[in-house]
Amino acid sequence: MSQREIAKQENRQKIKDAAANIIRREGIEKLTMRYLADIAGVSLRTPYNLFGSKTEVLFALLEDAGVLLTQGLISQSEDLAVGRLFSSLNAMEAHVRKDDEFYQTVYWGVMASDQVEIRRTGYERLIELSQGFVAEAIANKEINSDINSDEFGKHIGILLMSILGMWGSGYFGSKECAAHIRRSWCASFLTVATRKSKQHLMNEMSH
Amino acid sequence: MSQREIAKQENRQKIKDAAANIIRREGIEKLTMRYLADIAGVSLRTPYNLFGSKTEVLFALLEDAGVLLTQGLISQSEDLAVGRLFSSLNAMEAHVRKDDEFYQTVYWGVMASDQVEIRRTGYERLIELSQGFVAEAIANKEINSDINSDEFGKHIGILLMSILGMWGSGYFGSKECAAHIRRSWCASFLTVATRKSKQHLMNEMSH
DNA sequence: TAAATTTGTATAACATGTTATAATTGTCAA
DNA sequence: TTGACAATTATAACATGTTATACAAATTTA
Repeated sequence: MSQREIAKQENRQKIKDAAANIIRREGIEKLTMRYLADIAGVSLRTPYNLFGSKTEVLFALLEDAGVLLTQGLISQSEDLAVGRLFSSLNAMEAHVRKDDEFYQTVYWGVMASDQVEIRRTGYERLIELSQGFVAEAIANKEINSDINSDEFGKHIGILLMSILGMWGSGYFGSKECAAHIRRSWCASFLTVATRKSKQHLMNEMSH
Repeated sequence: MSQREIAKQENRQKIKDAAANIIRREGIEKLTMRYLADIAGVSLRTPYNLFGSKTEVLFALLEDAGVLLTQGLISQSEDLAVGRLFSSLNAMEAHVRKDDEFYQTVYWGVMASDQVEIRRTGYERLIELSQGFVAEAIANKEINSDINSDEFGKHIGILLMSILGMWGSGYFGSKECAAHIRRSWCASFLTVATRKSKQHLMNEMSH
């Protein structure tokens, strides 16, 4: 990595740190580009050079937090694919809950922006992840083999994204959010579950 | 109604008409307050006097369209409460589908705003509506009497609002939106359905 | 080392939502 | 009819996201 690239990364980091600090300490209303540049010790132009827009600064915070990169959180210790899906939901919840208001604020900042592309990126990632789980569950004979894997996976992913969206809007906290996701996932899976996974789902349902 | 009040209502209508026309003909990006005032033939101040903010102008469009006042759409011809719930979803879909892009745009304009109160108003209304249906379904013995009516009703309402939110974000159209709502509702109701409603729900599920 | 290139800075500017202010107009009540 | 009041207008202003421009500094490359 060249000197230039190093300096860039440092500036990126300074800006992200400043943004996070402002949001935490003074609230997102105070996060203006001028103030951000000021606190980060760079010029107003620099965040635009390095991120593109205010929304993309916020998106970078989310990415760093790994909220969108849930792969890393997935538990390996479950034998059922369905079980792993729920574990990853639990891990996500536990992770976000430590700093609920912050994540919620940042998530909303990204999702409520008019930059459609960024939103769509988030959607696609999580839906592909869901579809992967469903495909695995079918291969595993945890759910009926006659259902359309991609379609059902998409539905599961959309439930996740939808309810996350409502969490972002501040209507409820991460605990209640996870409960609604869990409940709707259980219900959906139960409509296609085989004997192998039914018991697990019933347990999961009773939370 | 006094002259003054009449003039006010006329101005409100002129502004709403102008807003709808701009959105339809030129897209919501062109809907600036200055241009809106211009097209409506009023001063820049007037929309603020009569509505309060840009978001509230959009909200008024939604209200006029009855998207939030779904009560009027509810079919009376079903004997099951659960059946009526799904009918009202169908009616809503049919209504919105006639002008999908327009409603979607306006809905998003309202929901993505930072005016939390307005969002919450929309949420509360639909959730109360859902809770009413669920209470009725319990009274009707269509679903198990040992479940918590308010809690389950809220869950149903949240599924609706969440998925509507994703529709608003432009991820899918009203047809797919309704399909996801229907599917998730069926799955949820099936977990608590009695013999009386199970068959209906299975039919509904197969779309 | 010196020119070329990239990156950041300073400053101004623009569009837009929103608010302030003062003047004007229309309505209503006496 | 006329004075009081309310609503509307015209105009300017402010904050904020974003872009433009000209210049300076750092870094790479020849």
